[in-house]
Amino acid sequence: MHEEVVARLRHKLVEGEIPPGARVPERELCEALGISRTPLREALKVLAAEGLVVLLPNRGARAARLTRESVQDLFEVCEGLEALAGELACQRISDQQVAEIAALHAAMLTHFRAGELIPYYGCNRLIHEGIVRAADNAVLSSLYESVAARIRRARFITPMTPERWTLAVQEHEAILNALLRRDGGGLAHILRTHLRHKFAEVERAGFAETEEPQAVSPVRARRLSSA
Amino acid sequence: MHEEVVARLRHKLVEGEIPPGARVPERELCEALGISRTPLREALKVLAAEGLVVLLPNRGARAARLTRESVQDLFEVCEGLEALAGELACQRISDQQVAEIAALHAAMLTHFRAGELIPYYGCNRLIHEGIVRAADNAVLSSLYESVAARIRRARFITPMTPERWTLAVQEHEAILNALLRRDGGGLAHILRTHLRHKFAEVERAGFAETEEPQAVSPVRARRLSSA
DNA sequence: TCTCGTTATTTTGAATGCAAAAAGCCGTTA
DNA sequence: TAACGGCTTTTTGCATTCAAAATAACGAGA
Repeated sequence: MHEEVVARLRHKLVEGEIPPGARVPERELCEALGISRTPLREALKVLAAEGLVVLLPNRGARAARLTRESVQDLFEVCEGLEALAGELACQRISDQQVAEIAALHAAMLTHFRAGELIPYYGCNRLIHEGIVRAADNAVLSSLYESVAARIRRARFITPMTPERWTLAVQEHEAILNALLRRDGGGLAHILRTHLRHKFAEVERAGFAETEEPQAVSPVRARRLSSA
Repeated sequence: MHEEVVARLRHKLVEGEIPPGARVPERELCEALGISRTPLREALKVLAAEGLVVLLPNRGARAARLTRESVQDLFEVCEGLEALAGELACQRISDQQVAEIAALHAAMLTHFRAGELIPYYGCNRLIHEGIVRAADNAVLSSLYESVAARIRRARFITPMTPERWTLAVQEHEAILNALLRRDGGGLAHILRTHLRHKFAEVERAGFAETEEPQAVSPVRARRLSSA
């Protein structure tokens, strides 16, 4: 049952049902999920370890905030993980797996031409997940899942400009080509570029972060931009 | 108190006090730590999320095994994380941080010349951690810490051959040089090579994994070697 | 003697209970 | 009027309890 609770809570957090920065009321959730506090608290501890919630001693849990820095951190790590996945995938992917990704790519193109953003994103995500799966590395899969979920919270399904969308599709063409050629280095490179553009887009959109004034969180000096 | 319990259990697992594959007896640990089962079970859930223990439904917890595959997975991901850290560090590291790493490097050389393996490893670890810290990315630091801890469980502090040790030191010279030149790409590359050699060494040593016969764990076909 | 079925014991998973800390409330006072 | 202090209520953290599952123990029959 514990896994079930973690999954449902994670869903609530990733899908924004519990928005970043919001308090996570034990009481309500227990009633909502029909469980007692023990398994809920266990789940909160796990989600805290995953970085989705923060636990304040004697003051309960809050959904982790999405600051500009934390989103940048997530994108940087995601870049590293996807690049690694690309390299490993090119060494290990089967012809059938390549064919599956090629099919997803074709479906994605259809949605692109039809201007269907949500299904486009669905295929997009499946392609990236397919590459990670093809890397055949359980640790990598696990970390990628965690980081990708946290990024998804920023829900930057903002209206993409036609130019940006076209560029993204071109990048995906390059991704598929690199995969077909089993060009690990090339795939890693294009995946990084792809993610960097995505982050730039998110930055432009301002990535949500529009909840109650945070009151706490002291301002800490840090890098302003990556290179 | 919860963090405390997680930390102490993690220590027991990483340091081999609870060897890979061993059952984790709730009862005993509660008495040993002087706590009740609730916080212990919360800690176990967190450690399971970290990949240090595995939870079998209705059958308790076991320290995660270290199979050849899981260790390879960990090294591969560690490579990706350190490479990323190297690139970011070269963009962000301060002169003072470089100086600190240079000092650690010098100290490490002293231990190398004196043939002191344990202090050598101490400096070694601090250097790698210093590079990750210099990358100034909280997500990366967290993931690296987790992966590095899991790798450390293999405790391959086996007697290194003089040739291997010399090579490792040479690689560290290259690491420091790349850092001094702020050569991100070069640093990433040498860090990956360094880790690859380390994994080869671990493989040769056979990395412990000599606990009670595992009984379970069905044989699953998988890659035999990387590349 | 070995195997299978039955029962007792232990262990696990979750709910409840209880003490301490935090947050809210309200009256007093400067 | 605004701020402080004490009280109540709520929330949190952990211990304890209880039911269900798994394991061990035992005995009967082949």
